[in-house]
Amino acid sequence: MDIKKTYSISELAKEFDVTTRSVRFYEDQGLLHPTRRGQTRIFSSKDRVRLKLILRGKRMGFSLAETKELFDLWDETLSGNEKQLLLMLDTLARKRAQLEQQKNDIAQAEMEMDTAEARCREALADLQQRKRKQTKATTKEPESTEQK
Amino acid sequence: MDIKKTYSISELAKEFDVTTRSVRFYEDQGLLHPTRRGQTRIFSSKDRVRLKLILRGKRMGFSLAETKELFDLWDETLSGNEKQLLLMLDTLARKRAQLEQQKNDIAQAEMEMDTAEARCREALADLQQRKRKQTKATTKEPESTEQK
DNA sequence: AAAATACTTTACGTTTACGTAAACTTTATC
DNA sequence: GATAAAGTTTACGTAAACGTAAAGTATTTT
Repeated sequence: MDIKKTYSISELAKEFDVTTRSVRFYEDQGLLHPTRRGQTRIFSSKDRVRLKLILRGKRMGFSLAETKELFDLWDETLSGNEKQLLLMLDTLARKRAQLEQQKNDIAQAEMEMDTAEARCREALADLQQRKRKQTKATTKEPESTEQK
Repeated sequence: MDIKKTYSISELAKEFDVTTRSVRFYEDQGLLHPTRRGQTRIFSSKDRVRLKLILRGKRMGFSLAETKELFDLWDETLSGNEKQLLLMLDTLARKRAQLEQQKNDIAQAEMEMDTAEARCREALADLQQRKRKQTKATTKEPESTEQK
């Protein structure tokens, strides 16, 4: 009940702007589990969600293997015996730590980009200041001193 | 005046927990520029800073090529003609957008981890509830029903 | 029914970011 | 002065994540 029931490979590929090759590769690696009609793949909305997660994972620097681990863990967790549940909680905690690190990294990067940008704008202002002075100085001589 | 003036390859490797192979590779790719004493590499504190940036970039999912681009751009920017400066500002803006995306991704991921964790804890509580009931029910029969 | 369209498998190729080993030189230590 | 420790170059190997044909099947459109 998620907009639609099933998707073809090219529908998914188009929606998420990836190649069909990639989608097949993700299946090959055990991250997606389409059913088949004949030999044609049919993707469920669960697959669609997972594809979205895969891609987000990639943007966050996760490898396919890491993402697969999480998927598998989560699947096992649902039919959860206690050990699995505790393992899941532990994994979640570690992922959280990772995200914290990333947030710090991003914050740092943003700060440095702030100062970098400031310096840029300063340098730019300087250049334009000099340009204006030059224009003023050469205003009496038509066509200016600047020639080829 | 940054703690120290120069560093050996193994000093840097140890400090940032990478192999010397990686450090040499980064030089090879043009991301670090150690001088030489004989054939031995001598790294400056600028190199040290860049190594730190390289590694942070990696944690944020940047490729070495991307990081190198930024380094090169920044170096050119310092001796800045106007075009370079504008290009730098543009690049910074694009990187900022990228970081925004990442922050969104992280926020999403955190929310989903919250609900995942909640479900886990719920399931865990259920299990332990059942366990307690079972214990109570089997309390009259020593050694319980649970055998090998 | 011919042609275009969408899908499939198989399989070799490519880029990135190093690992690993071999063979050698220079510097520090005993 | 032997030997260990740290450095070097050269070069082949590898895992990840696809790209890129090639060759075939199935379905739809004209």
